[in-house]
Amino acid sequence: MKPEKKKRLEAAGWRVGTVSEFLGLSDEEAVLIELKLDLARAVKAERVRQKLTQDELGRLLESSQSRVAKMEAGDPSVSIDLLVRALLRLGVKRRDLARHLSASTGKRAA
Amino acid sequence: MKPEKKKRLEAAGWRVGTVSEFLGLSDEEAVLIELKLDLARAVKAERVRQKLTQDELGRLLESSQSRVAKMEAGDPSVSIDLLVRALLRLGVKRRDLARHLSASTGKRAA
DNA sequence: GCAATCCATGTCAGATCTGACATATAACTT
DNA sequence: AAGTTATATGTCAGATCTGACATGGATTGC
Repeated sequence: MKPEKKKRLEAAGWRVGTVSEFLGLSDEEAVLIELKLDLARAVKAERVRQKLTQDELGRLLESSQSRVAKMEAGDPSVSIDLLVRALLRLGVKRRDLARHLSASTGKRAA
Repeated sequence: MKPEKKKRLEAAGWRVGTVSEFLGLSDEEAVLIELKLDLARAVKAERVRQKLTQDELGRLLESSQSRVAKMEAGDPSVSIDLLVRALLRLGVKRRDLARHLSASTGKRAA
């Protein structure tokens, strides 16, 4: 329970390429963030593929447009749980979830 | 934001085999829960493999024995984020994380 | 039996996440 | 220009999650 606002502060830097230790980010923390960013990209890719707007996806998730925007931005206020729930609701199969978790490139079958 | 205590209530039933709709569990909800249970099993398997006690893992995670017990039980109060963080801290590689997410059997290389 | 060890479960204050709202920017249409 | 559509960002009350503590059960060694 140590790195509470530390996380928030570091999170401010989350837009760089590989994110790795550009500050005191531990290895696992970096991996966790990249994982989240990949899930975020997957949500966006899937939404676009299905030709939905953020607003429509928000309703589909019983959430809001702004939350979807934050999801896709990999905002620190978005949990992995939320991202996974979004992907599942978008119809992504569990098998494909794993793909998004191990790979960063958004190649997927139709 | 509809199924707030619904989730808690349904969660009470979480120990059955495949968990599927034995009550009004939506498909995604069931998948999400099974996903969590598999991660939970992965944490336990990895902890045991490394011959750690729950208490030791608790310290390693800067958490507590009871939280680890809940993690391994797939308790509804445990998030996917926490499970993933635990696995990463245990040294599980991202590639292997994905394996745990797509498969239910805990086969993995040493 | 008793003490020690390990794991499970309940509780709760405090931290984090979430949906919703307001507002902003950009691109397009009329 | 004004309206429309799609996306981004800040904020915040309320929901959820988390670490910690207490406690209980099960097993093992004395």
